[in-house]
Amino acid sequence: MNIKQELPWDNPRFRNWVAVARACHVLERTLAVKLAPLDLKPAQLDVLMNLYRHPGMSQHDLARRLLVGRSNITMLLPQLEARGLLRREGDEKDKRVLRLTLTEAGTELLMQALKVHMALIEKAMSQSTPEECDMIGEQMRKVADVLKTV
Amino acid sequence: MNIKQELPWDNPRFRNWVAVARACHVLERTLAVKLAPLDLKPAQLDVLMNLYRHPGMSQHDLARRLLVGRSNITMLLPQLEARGLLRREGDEKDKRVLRLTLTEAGTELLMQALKVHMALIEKAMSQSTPEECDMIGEQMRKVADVLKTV
DNA sequence: ACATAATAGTTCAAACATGAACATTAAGCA
DNA sequence: TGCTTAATGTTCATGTTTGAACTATTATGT
Repeated sequence: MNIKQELPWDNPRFRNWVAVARACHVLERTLAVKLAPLDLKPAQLDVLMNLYRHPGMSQHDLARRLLVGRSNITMLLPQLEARGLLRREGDEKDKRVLRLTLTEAGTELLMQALKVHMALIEKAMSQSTPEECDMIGEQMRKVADVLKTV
Repeated sequence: MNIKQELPWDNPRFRNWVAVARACHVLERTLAVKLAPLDLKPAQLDVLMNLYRHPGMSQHDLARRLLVGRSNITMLLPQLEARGLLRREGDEKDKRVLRLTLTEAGTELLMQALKVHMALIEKAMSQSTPEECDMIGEQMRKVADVLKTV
């Protein structure tokens, strides 16, 4: 048996992925700090972003898109609804589902938050050429695809 | 005032970063599932990995390296210590700090976990050429660097 | 039609992370 | 030397995330 397996740190793929994970982690933390003045957490921003792009989503759809449990959504939404940022309305045809839409105030706040988010990403990715950046995005979409089948 | 700001989704850097974040998230979740048989969480694996590479670290060093608070480490370590995976020993010169080292059992478990982790990353990154992969790692290290100064 | 499956959302307890306040020890400096 | 400041680790209250059990509704199959 091969006691002395190849150590991951000698493996380029491993080392490079660790860098990816680190970068993500740092950006997430930084984003949290920058969003604090808007009284918004990264997770909440994710909700607003998804509702903006896909109005009328159900909570289940939202949970799947955010890669999170349904109960998480249940806990998350009431705060945002109470702040008047979104609406939850029962579906006519299927009385189980709640349709989610942003309010005016929600859209407004989202736009402010997006400025912050975008500025941060711009700064983070400013070192890469457009070609490099696109390549990274392309590869990462492949990563997510591959992992769906695991 | 510019009411209709450019929407982030039209911005390549934004879209591509979203892909990065998604890929990270998916891989992290998948890793958690794959590590479950070893009764190990990704956060715990991070601890073991860092102690393997930097034996004798203090808790503070470990916290900074993992990008988490010191109290997090305080909560995390006793479980691992109780399982006999690591040791915490007081420093001779500075009685404030605890020096951390892996035990034999800890190293053993780490090696098993690394096999899982490495296999997952290999699979995730299998779509990219070595050059692309290196480029991604390089860019991501730059991202982390840039964000240190924000 | 009726029984069975599956689905959407909620509740709840447990695990986890966070940051502020604290005790102990070390370092800097008058 | 003493006094002040900084650093390490812990405690604790708070907020978040998770997964399992639950209710209500819809789909499926006989």
